[in-house]
Parts: sequence; structure tokens; C-alpha cells
Amino acid sequence: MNSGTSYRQSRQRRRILQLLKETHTHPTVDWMYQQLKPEFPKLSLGTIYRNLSILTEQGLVNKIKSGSTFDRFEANTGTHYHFICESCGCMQDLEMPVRKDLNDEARQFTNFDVQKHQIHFFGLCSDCRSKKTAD
Amino acid sequence: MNSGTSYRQSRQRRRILQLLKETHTHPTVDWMYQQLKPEFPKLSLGTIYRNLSILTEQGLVNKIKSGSTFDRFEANTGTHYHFICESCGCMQDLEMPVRKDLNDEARQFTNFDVQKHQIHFFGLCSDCRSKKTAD
DNA sequence: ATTATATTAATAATCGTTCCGATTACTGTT
DNA sequence: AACAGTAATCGGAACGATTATTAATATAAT
Repeated sequence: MNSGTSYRQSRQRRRILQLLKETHTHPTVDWMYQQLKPEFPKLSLGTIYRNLSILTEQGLVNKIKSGSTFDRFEANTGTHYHFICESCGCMQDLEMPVRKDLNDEARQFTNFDVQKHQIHFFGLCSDCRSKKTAD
Repeated sequence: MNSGTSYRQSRQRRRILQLLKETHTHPTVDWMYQQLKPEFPKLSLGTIYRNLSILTEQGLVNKIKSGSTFDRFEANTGTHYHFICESCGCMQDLEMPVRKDLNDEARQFTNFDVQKHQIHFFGLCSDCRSKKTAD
């Protein structure tokens, strides 16, 4: 992306980070834009996107992955977990028992009505793993 | 969507479901389109989308949610889990210990190099819960 | 076969996001 | 203080995935 280059500071970027730090919701780009527009009347959406990706690159911000850009489907309708390879992007089912107890555990930490959960594991699939060791 | 109406059969929809059953990857819409295009030369993308949503509605197919349609961000960069309200769509952090052992467990069921995981819990947030009981 | 209506194909529209060219604002150097 | 170099900005166009609209077609029931 911008690797190796040094980052300059900017009021916009500082504000974006600050805004993100003082909110405990998980804002969308659009929300941040609404918030900061009055303060920076000429602010553009692109600026938010660019700065968020820089901040993410710097490790100051987390982008909560929506997995990938496109939807995926499966005919296996029973609950089960997924593994996603960070190298090739493939997705596989995990033949691993579903931990219903996690719902109960989560319930203890909130006053939410926790009904179900999903787990996505990340790493390298067997193919990509052997490719990595090859070179 | 199409609620209340009865479903007719169609060759296209039957094929889509069959295709989904015989593949153990988690196809994207585009991939299915590529696969079925030779068979149905006049097939259009809209048909795939519409049928997948019908099949999902019927419970025959799972749409692997990418969370929501737009990206979300947070300044809390430590690992932690998330709760998503299925009613209002809000997202909150869960103050719950991270279960690193799940990675080990997942590793036992595959030959993947599992490095990390995400858990998304779903249900009703406290606000929506009280609204539900109100009416 | 006729009829009613779900399904299709094609296309336009939408939504979130990224990319681009032109301009502006820093930062360090004479 | 003027300069060059370059990052950061804006605005809008472009993009890819998805949804909505329409007229034509296919399916199931009578």
C-alpha cells in the first residue's frame, strides 16, 4: 500500500483517530463522515477511507472484517465453524464440535439475549502452508 | 421479500441447490454463475441472487454473513469478541476472556496452521430486548 | 388447453468503496 | 523568506457486488 514511506500528520487523521477512541460503538465510515463534516466542511469521504486504511496499517485502528467483499453460500445448514486462509482466501468447514456453552459465557458478561455465535478461524490452509515452506 | 406466496419449482433453482450440495467449498455468486452458464446459456446473475435468497428463506441454504454490508472500525486494537444485535444492527465489544485454546482445538481437526479467530455473538441487545417485551 | 401467477432475462439503479487528477499544505533546506 | 519535494486533501468518476424493475416465459392448477 504505502510501505516504507513516512507518515505526515494531519488534523483530519488525528481527529478521525480521536473520534474513534471516544466512541464505544463501532462506527461506519458514513457515521464518521456525518460527525466530522461540520468541523471540516470540505471533508470528503475519500479522506476518511484513506486515513482509516493508514491508521489500520499503523495498527492504531482495527478494521472489523466483513470476511470478504462478496457473500458466500453453503448447503450445509447445520451450525459449524469456518476456517479462512489468509493467503488464498479459501474458506472451509471445520469438523469441530459447536460450543454452545460460549453463549452462556457471553451472557454472563452482558445483559444481552445471546442466541448464537459464529467463529471464524484464520491462518494458512494446507496448500498455502506447503507453498510457504517450499520457498 | 416474497412472504406469503407459494413457491413454484424451476430448473434453475433446483440446479443451484444441487450445485451447492455437491461442492464443499463455499461458492460465491460469481462462481456459481460461471459453473451454470454453459448449462443455461441465458442465465443471468439476478436469477442466482434471487434463488439463493429464496433458498436461504426456505432454510435450505446458509448465507455466510459478512457481518453487515459496510465496514466497521474501532480503536480498541486488542483481541476481543463482538456482539451484534439482530434487531437494530448495533455492535458492541464483549468483555469476555479470549479463548486461545480454541485455536489449538481447531488445529486438531485440520492440518491448517490456525493462527487466530474471531467470534461474533448474535441476539438482542438490552434496548431491543426491553422493546420486545413492551409490546 | 386455458388461466393465473411465479420465474426468468435483461437492464437499470443502488450502495459501499476505491481510484484518479488537480490542488493545497506541510517540512526541511538554502 | 522563498524554494523544492512530497504527503494530504477534495471532488468526482469508476468499480464491483447486490437489488429492483420490467416485459416475456415457464410452471402448476383448473
